[in-house]
This record gives sequence, structure tokens and C-alpha cells, in this order.
Amino acid sequence: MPPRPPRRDDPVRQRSLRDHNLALVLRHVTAANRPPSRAEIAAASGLTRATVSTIVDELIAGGLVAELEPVSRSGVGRPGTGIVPAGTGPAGLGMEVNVDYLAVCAVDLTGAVRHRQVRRLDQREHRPAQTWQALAELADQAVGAVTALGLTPAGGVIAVPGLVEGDTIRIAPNLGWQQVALPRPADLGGLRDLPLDVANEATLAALGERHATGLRSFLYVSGEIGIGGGIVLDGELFGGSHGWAGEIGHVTIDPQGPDCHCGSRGCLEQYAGEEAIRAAAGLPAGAAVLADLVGGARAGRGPVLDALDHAGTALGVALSGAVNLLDIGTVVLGGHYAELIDWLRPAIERELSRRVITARWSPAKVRASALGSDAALVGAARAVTQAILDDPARFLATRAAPAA
Amino acid sequence: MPPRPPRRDDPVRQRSLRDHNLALVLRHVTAANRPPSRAEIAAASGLTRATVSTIVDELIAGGLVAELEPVSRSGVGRPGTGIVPAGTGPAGLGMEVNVDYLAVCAVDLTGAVRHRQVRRLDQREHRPAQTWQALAELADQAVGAVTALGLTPAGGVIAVPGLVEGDTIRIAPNLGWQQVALPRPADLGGLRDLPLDVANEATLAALGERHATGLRSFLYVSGEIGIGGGIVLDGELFGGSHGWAGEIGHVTIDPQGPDCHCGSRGCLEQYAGEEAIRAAAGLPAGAAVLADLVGGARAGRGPVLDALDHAGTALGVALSGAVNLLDIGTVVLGGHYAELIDWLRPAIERELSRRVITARWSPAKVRASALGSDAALVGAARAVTQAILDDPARFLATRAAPAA
DNA sequence: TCTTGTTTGTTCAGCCATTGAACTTATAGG
DNA sequence: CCTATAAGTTCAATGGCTGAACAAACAAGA
Repeated sequence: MPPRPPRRDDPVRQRSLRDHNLALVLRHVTAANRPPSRAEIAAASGLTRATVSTIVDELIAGGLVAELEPVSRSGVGRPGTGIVPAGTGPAGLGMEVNVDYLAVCAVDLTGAVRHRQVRRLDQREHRPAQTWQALAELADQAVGAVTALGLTPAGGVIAVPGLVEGDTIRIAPNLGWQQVALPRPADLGGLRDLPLDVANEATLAALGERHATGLRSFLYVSGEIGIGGGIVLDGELFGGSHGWAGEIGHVTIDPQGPDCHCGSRGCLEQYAGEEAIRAAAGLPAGAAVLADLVGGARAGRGPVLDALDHAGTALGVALSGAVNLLDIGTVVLGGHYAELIDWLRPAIERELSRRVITARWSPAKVRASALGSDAALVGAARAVTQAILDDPARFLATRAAPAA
Repeated sequence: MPPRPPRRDDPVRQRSLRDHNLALVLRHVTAANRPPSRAEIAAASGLTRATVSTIVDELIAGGLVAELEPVSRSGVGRPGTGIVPAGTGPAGLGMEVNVDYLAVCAVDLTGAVRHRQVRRLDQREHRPAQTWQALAELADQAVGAVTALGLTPAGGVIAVPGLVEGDTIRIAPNLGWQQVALPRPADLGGLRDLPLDVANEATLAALGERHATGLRSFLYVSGEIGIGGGIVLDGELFGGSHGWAGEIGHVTIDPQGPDCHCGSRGCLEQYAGEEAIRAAAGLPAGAAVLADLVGGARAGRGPVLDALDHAGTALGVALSGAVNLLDIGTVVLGGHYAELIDWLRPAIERELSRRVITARWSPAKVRASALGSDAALVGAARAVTQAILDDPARFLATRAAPAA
């Protein structure tokens, strides 16, 4: 899923220069909390006003940004015209296949969610082809809705709870999928002509969190039926050699621990996965495990509190290892963990302070996900727009070619 | 210790362009296994011959590269003049403070070690100031030797077995140091005018391995008295938020395991540190533990083999966690581990294949360090030259300023 | 020895992106 | 109405890369 390879060993020509500054200016426009004027962009970016002007012209011509109506602004001097991401600009489509629901959303260049739809559907009862078809229907509607808003769909990313390599889902245990290929564009209706990608759900959720929170480096851990994770380093998603980084769910907690379905034993999932917590809390198996846990914990029931403390301890052990290894300052808890954080945090922080060797100088922070259960969905959509923000020149080139 | 911050949010001017290509050409010169001609550099880098010519001229003027005597080369056509790293170019000084020795070495731009000296000295019996003084003497001699070779010392990096933040050694357990500051330049004799840095020993060793092996991504684990680690991702050293990444020695193997001097329990060091292996093997405490272990293993002694298998198992558990988290393809064993690899590897690989969730598609490789016990020393020296290779323009600027 | 073909390295006009300064435009305040 | 101030544009100058032409250096064959 790597959308932009910034090649250190490439020669640099004049054009690359412009490409870089194009991205620089666009970033300033989308990141600012108030529509900046050309002069403000120049001051903030370090470029001259002359350069910013020509670059903004190019971005306007490409439909990526637009001028605001000259609104009177306070202060003396000629008022600047605000530059905003174009209302008719590209939109990123995020799609999510999860155990018991499908979801689609669309974000614009600012990252705002412009469309969102969720459909309950148990994938375990269906074959992948049926899932793809249902997803294509949702996506079709999203394309329609987005187009009605004046946006142009620019690509889509599908979030899947499993290991993805290239365009193939190697394995998605909780869906019961193995070696499933991405659907052919022809089978995807309105997505036919759009670049499409699949990626791991937790990885994309980390990407979503990165943008929602502005955090530069953190470890994202999502606890649902399985436990997933994603790593963001210095603002960039870290994928590892194959894009499989972040699999914290199968880090060993106790080498002699209980067998895990992955073939190993003592994995974190056996201590802090939904099923493990439920069983330890003495709750019945069923659909509303999370609600039962939250309810039980709020009511102060001993078995539930103990189960969450145990899970938190195991999480803390695994996270300590990760922090020791990566020297990362923040841990973000997502998925169900976000709602359980009040009861998990004490144990997690206790283990972190004990087991992280640098904890006394720089303790890691533990916080709940800002996007909650939408993180992966929004992250998938943002992966598309992020690729455009990171390399607008490429986007403009592909836009210009079909038009000509 | 980050010598070159490649800033994504900086504006790019014409000069940055030249800076980038300067580095690009210099990399080609130092990385080639045969002195390349300007034309070959052009072909390999993608720049035109004209551009390469002017860039090479600039590098020659700056004393970073030199033309070879026109040696007759096979083939038709005008023979090219080989470009080589300048024999009188800058040299990087690497220094190492370890428990029972001090060492200094110097490398040139090609990475070749041009000087090396080790002095047995037990730091535990001395105060830091005495260590710095002894190190300064060694460094003085190195500066002299290097200067005699026609090289110009360009900076130094000190490798220390402990946690370093900025110019302060937070803690170096095996040296018994805490909150030790880098010596003032004035106290360093011949190093007076050189930029000086300290960094973690294992981190620098990883850097050394990166250059010696050409591996792009790997996890380096060094087992000596303590266990250190370093992470290289896509050719770049990964330091984490504070430069403390790679502390695999205190990853938890068993949450209920034996107490560790770090305040935690069940740390890897308690299973695979030198002392733990020695005790498990039933060997006497003393200076020659490594030799005893190798001897015992070669002789096929049961307790030694068992001890190494146990250590390998623990290492395998910790490495599995790291590989799950980082999706990294290669593990490099350094320090004493390099010599014990034959007896550690089976257990390590057994655990990796069991515990790494992606092992069946892409098993991680385990290999021994290429530099052995010199890795940190050489890595420290290369950190200096690497900074020059990565940003020759800055080096040329600082060179030109005092000259003018 | 001379010629031809091949490859290297240099020169130079042209191009492209940024700069800096001058200039125009638009506002507030007196 | 005038002045001060800030935004945005225009334009010559600058720096760096390109491409093509050219000179230099060599091998091979006549």
C-alpha cells in the first residue's frame, strides 16, 4: 500500500523542486486551522510570496485548492484572500470489512468525513465474493453521494482484519479467510476506474489516529476479537518489510502460557483478547461482551474488574517490550480498549513503569483512541487523500493526462 | 546524535537541489567497488554527464574525491578517469568505552579502517574523568596517526554501553556510571576543535553492521555482559523518540521471572545475559566466560549446551516479539553471541518459526555479525563519515568558512 | 600510418524554478 | 483625501540541470 516512495537515490531535477514545494504549500493549506493567505503560507513555509503565488496558481488550476470569497478580515493593509482545499477536489474512499459489519466512508482533502455508511452483515456466514459484492454496493452509493457533493473520488482503500500482502489477503482469522484476492475492478461497479488497495485494519486505524490527533510517533493497539496494532514513527506509518508490522497480538507474554490459535502459546491475545477477558470475567458468550464488560466494571463487580486488571497487566507487559524496543512516547488504545481504558490503564501503567528501562526519565503516555471504532475506516479513506497531499504533482499529472 | 535532519517541511531552493545531487554522486563514488568514471556515475545515477562533471569538480575542489591516474582500461573508446574518495579526505574517529577496555579507530570515507588501537583498562576501578583522560590520550595518538596518513580528522563519536541523551550518559550500569557528561573539548587534547558525540554502543554497532553487510533492514542484538540492540530500518538507524530504541535486553520473557537489576523481573538479560548463561552452564565466574562457553560447547558438554539452548530459547522469544512488531527480515547477532551462534541458532529459529505469525510466508534470517566485537567501534567512526556522505554540502561549507 | 568508430569529458545555449525588488491593489486610520 | 500597511503580481537576475555539439583519447582495421 505504499503510495509514495520518496527515493533518496533519485537524481533531482528542477521539476522535483517544484514537486516538493507543491506538496509543501498544499500541506500548509490543508493543515491550517484557518484558511491562510498566500502571504501567510509564504511566511510559514519559508518560500517567497512570488513562489507561493505561482504554486497556488498551479494548485488552483489542478483543482486541489480554491480561493475564498474576499471576506473582510481585521487589521490594516490589503486583506489576503484565503486559500482552502477545493470543495470539488478529490475524495478518498475508505472501506472496512469486519467480522459483523461492512462500512464505507469518504473524506475530502481536509480529512473531514463527508459520507459514512455502515451495514451490519456477518461475514462468517458468507463467502468472500458475496462480501465484495455487498461492499461494492455500499461503495457505489458512496461514490454517488460524494459526486453529488461535488467531490471526485480519487481512489479507495479497504481495511481488513488480517495479513495483507500486495493485493492478496494472506489470512484473516476472524473472517475465516485465506488467500483471498482483491476483487477485480470490473466487479466493483462505480469503483471500476479507481485505484484500489487493501491493507490491514489496525495499520490503517493507526494512520487515522495520526491525523486525528496530530501525534508524530505512537504505537496504536486495537483490541476487539483479535488484537491488532500499528506503528507511526515521526508522522509516517511504519509497515516493516512486508507491511506486516504492528502484530502485537501475538507477542509472547508467557512462553509456557495457553495455546493460541496461531500455533504458538502464551500470546497476548490469550490474555487480553475479547474472549479471554470475557471468560475470565465469567460473562456469557454472546454478542454484547463489550457492553457487559463496561456495565460490570461500572457496577464494580469483582470478577470483571479482576479480568480487566489481568488483561491490562498482560497488555502492559507486551507494551513494555514494545516501548523498550522502539522508544516510543505514546500508546493509543483503540477498538474496545478505548471504552475500557479506565479499568485497563492502572495495570498498563504499572507494568510500563516497572518494565520500561527509560520510564523514570520519560514515561510513556497511555491514551484512548480519538476516533474510536471508526479509526480504521477513516484511516483507510485518509490513506487515499494522504497520497495526494504527499505528492500532488503526481496526482495533477494523472488528472491532466485523461483530460488532454 | 542525529547528524543530518532531512526536513520534509523545508522549502527547497536551487541550492538544495545541488546539495542532494552532490550527496548522490559522492555516494556512488564511495559505494562503488571499482573507481567509477564520470560517465559511469552519470549512467548509474540518472544525471547527465554534464551535471556529473560539474559536481565532481566541486567535490574535487572540496577535497572529498580525487581523480585517479589515467590507467589504461580495457575496451574501445576514450578511457574514463576513475574517481576515488580522496586519500587526504576527512576521517571519522570512533571511540569506545567498555567495561574492561578502551578503543579508538579511524575510518576514511570509503569506510576502510585506517587506524585502530585497543587498550585494556577496567573502567569499574576508575572515575569517569580518568576514563576520559585515558581516552583522550588514545584519541590524540589516533589523530596523529591519521594526520600522518594525510587524512583530516572531521569529528568523533564515543560508543558507551548505556543510555545516552544528548551529551549526557544517563546511566551505564556495567560501568557504574550515572549522569556523566561528555568531557569538555578543552580536556580532550587533539580533539579540541572536532565535533564530538556520544551514543549507545549497540546502536552504533548496528550502524557498523549496516555498512559492513549492506543490509537495509535488520535488528541487531549484541550479547556481552548486558544485552544491547539496535534497529536499522531501510538503511537508516532508528533511534526512537530519544535515541533509546533497541533496548531488547529488558524485554520481558516471563512476567514472573527472576528479578533484574533494572527493577523489573523476567528480563531477557536474566536468561541470555553472560552471567545467566555462565551460571546455568555451571562455569566459574571469571574473565574468560566466553572462551569457557565456546570450549564447553565444542567439547559437547551437556550443561553448556543446555545453557546455550535455554539462552537461545529466551532470545528467540524476545526476537519473535520484535519481529512480530517490526516485520523485520533479518536478525544479526553480535558481541559474544556472534561466536556462540552455532549453538544459539537452533533454539532461536525454533521459537521464531513458532511464534512469529508471518514466519510461514517469510521466515526471518538469523546471522552472525560481520564485524564481531569491533562493530560498535567501527560504527562510531562511520557515524562521522556517514554524516559527511549524507550531506557533503554542509561539510564543504564548514570547511570553506575557516579557510576563507 | 591513416581512417573509422566508440566512448569520455567539456562547453554552451536553453530551460526552469526560485529570488528579490519594484510595483499595483486594497484596506484602516487620521 | 492622504498616509501607512499589507497582499499579491511582475520581471530581471540567479543558479542548476539538460541536451546537443564538440574535442579528446583510444582500438581496430585497412
